[in-house]
Amino acid sequence: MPTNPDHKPVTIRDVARLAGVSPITASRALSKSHLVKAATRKKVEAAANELKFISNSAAGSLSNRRSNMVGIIVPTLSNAIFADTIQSITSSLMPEGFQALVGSNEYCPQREEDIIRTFISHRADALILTGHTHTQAAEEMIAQYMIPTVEIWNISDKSKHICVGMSNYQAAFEMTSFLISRGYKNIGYIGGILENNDRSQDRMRGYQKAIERCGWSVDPSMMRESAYEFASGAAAMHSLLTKSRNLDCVFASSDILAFGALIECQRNDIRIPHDIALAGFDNTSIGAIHKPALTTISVPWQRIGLKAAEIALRLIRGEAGINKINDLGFDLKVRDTA
Amino acid sequence: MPTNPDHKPVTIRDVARLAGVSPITASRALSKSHLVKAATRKKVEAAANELKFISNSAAGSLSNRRSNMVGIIVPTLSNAIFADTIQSITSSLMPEGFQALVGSNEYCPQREEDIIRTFISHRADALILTGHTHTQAAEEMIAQYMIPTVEIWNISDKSKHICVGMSNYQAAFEMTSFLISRGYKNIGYIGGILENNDRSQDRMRGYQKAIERCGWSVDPSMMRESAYEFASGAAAMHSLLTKSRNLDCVFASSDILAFGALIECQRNDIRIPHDIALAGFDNTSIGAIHKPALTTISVPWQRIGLKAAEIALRLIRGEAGINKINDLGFDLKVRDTA
DNA sequence: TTAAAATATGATACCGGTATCATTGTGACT
DNA sequence: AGTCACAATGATACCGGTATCATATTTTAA
Repeated sequence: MPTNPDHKPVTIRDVARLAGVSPITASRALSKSHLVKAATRKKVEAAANELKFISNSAAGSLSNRRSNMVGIIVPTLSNAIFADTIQSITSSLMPEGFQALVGSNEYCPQREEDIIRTFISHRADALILTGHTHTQAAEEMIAQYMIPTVEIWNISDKSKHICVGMSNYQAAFEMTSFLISRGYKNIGYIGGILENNDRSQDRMRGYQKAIERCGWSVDPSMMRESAYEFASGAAAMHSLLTKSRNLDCVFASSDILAFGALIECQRNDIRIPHDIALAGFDNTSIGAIHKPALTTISVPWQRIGLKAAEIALRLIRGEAGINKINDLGFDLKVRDTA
Repeated sequence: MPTNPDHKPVTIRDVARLAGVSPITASRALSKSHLVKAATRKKVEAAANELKFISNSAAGSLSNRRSNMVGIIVPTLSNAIFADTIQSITSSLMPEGFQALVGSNEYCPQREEDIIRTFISHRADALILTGHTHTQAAEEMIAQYMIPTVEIWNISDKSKHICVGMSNYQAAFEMTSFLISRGYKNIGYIGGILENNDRSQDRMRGYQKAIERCGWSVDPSMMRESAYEFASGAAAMHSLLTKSRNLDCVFASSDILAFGALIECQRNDIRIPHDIALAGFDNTSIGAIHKPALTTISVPWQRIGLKAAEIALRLIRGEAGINKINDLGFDLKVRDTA
């Protein structure tokens, strides 16, 4: 129960009474309807202001079946790339009068399903999900309740939903090809956890494809799967260094992992890029400023957020002609480490 | 308008009809009330399951005046420390059936006020705000609508609300005192933007107090105010290095700034801690693993999130006897850089 | 001047849950 | 058997907005 159980908030009827109009007119005045005279609107606004009226959006959404909320699910917030995406989405949503519901599923589709259920329960007008790994039940709920849905961070024609992002496969392929073109022969790979993560999977596939395209064969002993933390990246690097003596380059599928690897190299007095070259993925700010600066893939996370928000709003408004696949591309940032 | 305007979601009346009970009984069965027979509950649950019923929480909160949502405002999500706090809060809230509303105000109290208004509009059951710098209007809204409110990240007896955090003043004071005790005589300071940021202000005050306690006088030319980015930290360090030749130590009020400073030193072949010592604040993961490892203040952000969520829930439930000030302390992590 | 059209306002009902109070059923104990 | 207490269920109304349709008012057209 609330702190004070008999507290009565101001309702639109109070506002209407003070303004001397009917509740519905007050409602229209405050929702900027063109149906009310300017003078009436002014009266109502003055009354609302005086009473410090704050509309109850639960009542509103019950009535007009629009919650003005958009649900966003990312794997985790403890990853700058996702936190920034949410930041970018919410900043786009807020001026349009939409509130973000935020959830993180910790890379677990089952938890995603639970979060989606909550979002639907709150009657989110749209969903923005990360990647295209969802449970069957989640897809069914989305279909049954017909929630407009956008997927971010990866693109694929396999998905049922509209996607906004870039090809993680292509980016990893190009980075690996670039490293090969620089003459590196034994390119290790430190990737993220593959389970339930289509981005990680695609990045790895891109790496493998580039290796194979040269007629080389993919050597599993040159590959590591690592949690998304500096320490894990360092551990993976340590493992690579001890197991493969002829390693001349490492491609880490995220800057965080690359940094962990870099720190591990510093610890062992391995010079980068002189002894071993290094490339990352994500283009985090520290990678750009660090010395040596990290060669990496720049990902348009800000534009992904903006575009996802924009598309979500257009879907909510029932607009047609929205591209199913929105490829925002990526940039190969060649810097010092490779 | 929604994608399909004539779509009718499943209501509790549909569930009740299928189960052969009245709507109110179905409602009670699904809300785990002890008033329904086990057999009835089973029938209702089966019906709900069959129809894939998802309760409309807008209707629920309109009726029982509880939204099961908690509004959280942080300055920005583009800062791991706040993103992690939100992560920690949401993980505590979710199992209790609460959904987080997330907003970031970009260090602007006016935007905070707008976000609070939206949160109240959605009838958030409680608010969790960062720091105690709020507009007058925001405080009035919170009072008028009697929203239980918790402030995180700083503690002060000046605040009207319950606070959960640590003393930023005390922590900065102790770090500076520690640096002095190590024999450093010319300790520069790189702080965050002071405007509307009580944490930054308190950290700076702590630094100044420690300097003054030694009978030294605070030298403004040794202090820099910097945006919360690697590059700005580096720029501030650059400025300190050019302006004060006898600098022997720098205390940066966050690890991000410290890292920027560190990178700037590396660029200029200044060895840390040999030539200049360095200390940070926040204990980010990269600081711990980096070589040299960063001396810093460890802040219990995870416990802050947990405690804030716990207190918010207790306030919502109307529990009494909650401490107004919840000091979770901090740790001075002495590592390599100082 | 008057009908028709356009504009502004109001009355009522409804969104989909649940609080509240009434009712019925069930067993326990005189 | 009768009274009582309690458990289980139901009928109704209400939460606070707004959709919908009706009504009143003003403007335009004829």
